[in-house]
Amino acid sequence: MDGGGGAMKTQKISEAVVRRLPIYLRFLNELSMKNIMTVSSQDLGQKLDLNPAQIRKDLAYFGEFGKKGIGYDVAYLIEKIRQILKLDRHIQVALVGAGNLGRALCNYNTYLRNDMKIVAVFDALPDKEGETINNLIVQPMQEMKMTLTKLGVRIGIITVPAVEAQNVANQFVECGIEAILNFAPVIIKVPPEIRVHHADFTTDLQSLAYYLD
Amino acid sequence: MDGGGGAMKTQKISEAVVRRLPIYLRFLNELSMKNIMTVSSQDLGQKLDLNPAQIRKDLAYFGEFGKKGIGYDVAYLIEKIRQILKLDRHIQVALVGAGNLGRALCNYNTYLRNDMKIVAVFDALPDKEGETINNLIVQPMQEMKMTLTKLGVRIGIITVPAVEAQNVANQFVECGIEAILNFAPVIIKVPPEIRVHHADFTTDLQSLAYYLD
DNA sequence: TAGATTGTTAATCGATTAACAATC
DNA sequence: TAGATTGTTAATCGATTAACAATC
Repeated sequence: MDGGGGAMKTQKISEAVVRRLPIYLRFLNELSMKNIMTVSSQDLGQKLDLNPAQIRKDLAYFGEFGKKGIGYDVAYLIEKIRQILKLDRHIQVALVGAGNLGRALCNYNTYLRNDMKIVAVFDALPDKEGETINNLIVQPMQEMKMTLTKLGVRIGIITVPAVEAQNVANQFVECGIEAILNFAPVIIKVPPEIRVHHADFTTDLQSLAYYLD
Repeated sequence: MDGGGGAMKTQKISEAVVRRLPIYLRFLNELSMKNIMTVSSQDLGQKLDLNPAQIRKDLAYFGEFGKKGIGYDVAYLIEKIRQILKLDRHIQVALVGAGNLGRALCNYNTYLRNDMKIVAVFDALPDKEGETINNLIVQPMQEMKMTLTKLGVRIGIITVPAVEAQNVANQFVECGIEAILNFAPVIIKVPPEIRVHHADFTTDLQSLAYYLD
């Protein structure tokens, strides 16, 4: 045990671990809504198709959240994972590309309620300008820098066509964005301190085809 | 060298490898459009942020596609990867959930042109029935089995709310679908012979938050 | 030929799983 | 107490990377 209050063990956490945390969180929220108070790594593993030892190890990177012989307190674990993922703060998100996909993602705002919120939408096409998506007014690209600064946006989502994606990424970087979720089917390049996740459904679908008989 | 004509080495290929193949393919298509004839693993690695040795190894699982001292012939490698991923045939895809996201995905049909195609769309809500999405008419769930059989659909996409996802998955399984791409934020359970990929942007986004300072 | 680049083996690195003492 | 379940160490497994002979 270290002396610090909320101090966290210093250690590089692998991306695989970080990607599982939101999955744990989501299921814990389900349990919470069903008024289930406690859960074991066994239970979690069964429901999430994961090895219980892996779940215990993942959580143990961040602290001792469970009770031996009992399991994990659902509410407490939710609180802790939200802290770890920094979802205990409001994180502002901006989206560029007010097409079908962009529109669809904006509608998840309801689902993400507590934590992250898309607070600004941009599009390069003049005829999109002024359109309303889920209470947000589509803004032209020139307003991006000012709006992002004003709203304190830290994460950017790219839902433009592939040829435009790198260009949008560059503009995000210039605006001081810290992380990017790219839906365009192309690998974008950014400085190393900026985190990029690729969420490209076409590669998902194509890799599925491999497993057909 | 084995004696067979198009025979492929028998070996379990890891999922990581299979997931990279579509990324190679996509970039090779870009090169092809630029009339670039040849590419080295070095070049590929640079553009795709991957280790060249890894790329060579990935490809070598399936055959000897390159020429020492030269690199890979772009057109030939495209052909080979398409064969490996089974994208040299037409693969029919169905989608359930004609909301914003479902609508967005249907519009990728143009992009996927050659290989995979969404050929049927379903929704449980009666007022969606008969709507047109990108030349496809939204059908009620009761027609699913008949339509999927008639069209020879092998892959299903789920874009319904989380609470409905498992139910839709069950129906897909009953219809004899072989693989599922699930966009709903929930883990779905299917028999082991059916492949499921989860494409959930909320977990992508939440894991990004971890990397903010 | 000299230079470049593959395919492949060996070395490294990292992630998953098993096992078990500690303890609720 | 007996049973259950954690946190953690050790063992295993698998994936990535380095290195290099073969060869275009």
